[in-house]
Order: sequence, then structure tokens, then C-alpha cells
Amino acid sequence: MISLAQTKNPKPEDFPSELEGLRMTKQRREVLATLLAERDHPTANDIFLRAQKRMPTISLATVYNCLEALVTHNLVKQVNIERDSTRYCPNLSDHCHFQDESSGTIHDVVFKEGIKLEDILELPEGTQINHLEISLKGSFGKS
Amino acid sequence: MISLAQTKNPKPEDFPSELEGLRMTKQRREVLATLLAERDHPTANDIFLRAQKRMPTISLATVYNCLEALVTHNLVKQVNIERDSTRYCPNLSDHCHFQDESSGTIHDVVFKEGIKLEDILELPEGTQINHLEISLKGSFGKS
DNA sequence: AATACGAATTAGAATAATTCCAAATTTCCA
DNA sequence: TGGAAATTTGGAATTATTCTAATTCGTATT
Repeated sequence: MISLAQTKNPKPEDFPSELEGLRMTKQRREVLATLLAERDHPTANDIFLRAQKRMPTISLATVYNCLEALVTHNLVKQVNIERDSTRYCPNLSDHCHFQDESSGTIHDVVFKEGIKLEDILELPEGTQINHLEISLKGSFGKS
Repeated sequence: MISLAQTKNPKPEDFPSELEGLRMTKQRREVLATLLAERDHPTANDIFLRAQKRMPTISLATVYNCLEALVTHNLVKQVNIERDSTRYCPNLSDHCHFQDESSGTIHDVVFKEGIKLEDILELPEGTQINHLEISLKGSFGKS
């Protein structure tokens, strides 16, 4: 796992010229820094609007391109909750997502110590999992 | 849980006039029967094409309407795997979905005996889960 | 410093799933 | 039977995302 990509508020220029085999262009740095600055699971369009403030020439298509590259190189995760537009998350540790229905806010949720998915699912011997996504929706108790 | 909706191959006319508080119109019967006939997690469009064979006047909009009604009344579940178009599943028991990447086929996967989600996730006390979806992608071992 | 080449960016068009809309039809029930 | 409410229908509208083709950038090489 890339540790710089996990530090609190790196500026775009803090990133090395290459991360996980991916050339860090100006735009990719900007997109990644945007994602790390505010960890609220923004959509591609949210990221576009935020990145535009510091880099007015960036295009939405580029934001999509950058996100795709970052996801492919495991620097960012996609978050899909039902049919909502895809959101992006720079938390690379194993976790899943809970959306509070009253606010729309998405929270990262971790597994309890020592739990592995293979332990809980009835999967045929030798099944290889390449992608896993758990998403929840609900509310926090009012008490 | 509705048992008739789970029988192997009910014909549209086998359904009572109301299920789970939902009026069973001709079209809703047709959509539900289509779903129960071939349990391969079809998309709305797949269902539309199949239903059209027996009911040539049905429209795609109606298929979407019917599916929405059936989902709302817990007669059918939606299946979302990443950004693919939504698929539909008449299996109402607790389960999740595994997509075999080589064929695209989606399989139902059940939890091991006695596992509850609250047991494995680190959620704040009193969190209420209204919707949960687990989706996996991968392949079956070649051995 | 000029050149060349591949990669990345850009703006806008295209696509595809889904939803919306307004009119027509059906169903329910008084 | 008649009228209100619900449902269906076809087509238009919407929206997220991808595609395309042209331009620009970055780096390596002379």
C-alpha cells in the first residue's frame, strides 16, 4: 500500500512522479489530492468541480480518465451504492460502505478483527475473488 | 415470505389477484412469471424481450414499472454489480451474488449457517440496516 | 535548443440505462 | 353504470459515463 497517498493533506506537488507504476501527471496529482483533502466519497462531478478551483482548465473527461487510471493502479477505490453515480474513496484498507439515509453521508465500515469473507460465505472450493463490494444503507439509532 | 412466488414455474394466471398488498395486474404477473421461469438474473431489457413473446403489447416502460412495484413489495430483489445494468432476482432468501468473470453468469451465494452481518461488521451500536448488498466478481478455480 | 514520438488532455458528440410525461386504457367500487 | 384512481403505453427527456478526434505535453534524442 502507498503511504503517501494516505497522508492527511498532501499537496499535489508532494506526490512522486510515479505511484504504483502510474505516471503522476499534473491532473492525476490534482485529482488524487482532491480526493485526499476531503474524504467524503465524492462523485466524479464533485471532484471535477473541486479540482477546477485550483486548475481551471481541467475537463470532466480528464477527471474520469484520471479516476480510471487511479482505480486501475489501486490508488483509489470505487464505491457503488445501488444505482447512484459512482463515488470514489482513497481509503485503501479493507472496508465497506454505509450510507446514512437521512443525510446521504457515506461512512467507511471495517470488519471486526480477524474476519475473512471466505469464512462467512458458502463458496465452492477454489473460488477466486477478484472484486468484492459490500454496501449498506440505513440509519443510526435515534436513542 | 411469499411461497407461490417461489414455486418452480408458475404460470402468470397462478398468482392470486394480490400479493404482499400489490395488485397483480396482467403485466405484473407476466413479469414475475418471466423472472421465475428462468432464474438467470436478467436485466429489465431481457425481461422485456422474454415477456414480449407471450404478451406482445407490453412496453419496456411497463416492465420497469412492474419491476419497481415488485421490488417495493419485496417480491423481487435488485442485483447491482458495479456499474452493470440492474438485474433482477426472485430469490427472496438472504443471499448475495457472485459473477463469474469468464462467462458473466451470476450465481446466488448463501451465508454459512448462523452468520449474521452485525457479527462481522464494526457498526455503531443501534445502527439500523435497511438495505444490504454484497457482490463478488471472480472465477472458479481451474483445478 | 530543435525534433519527434507516445501518452495524456480536452471539448464535445455519442451512448445506454432509466425515468418522466401525458394520453389512453383498465379496474375498482359506489 | 359511471366516475375516480391506478396502470399501461410510446416516446421524449435525463443523466452518468464513454468515445472520438484533435491538440498539447513530456520526455528522450539528436
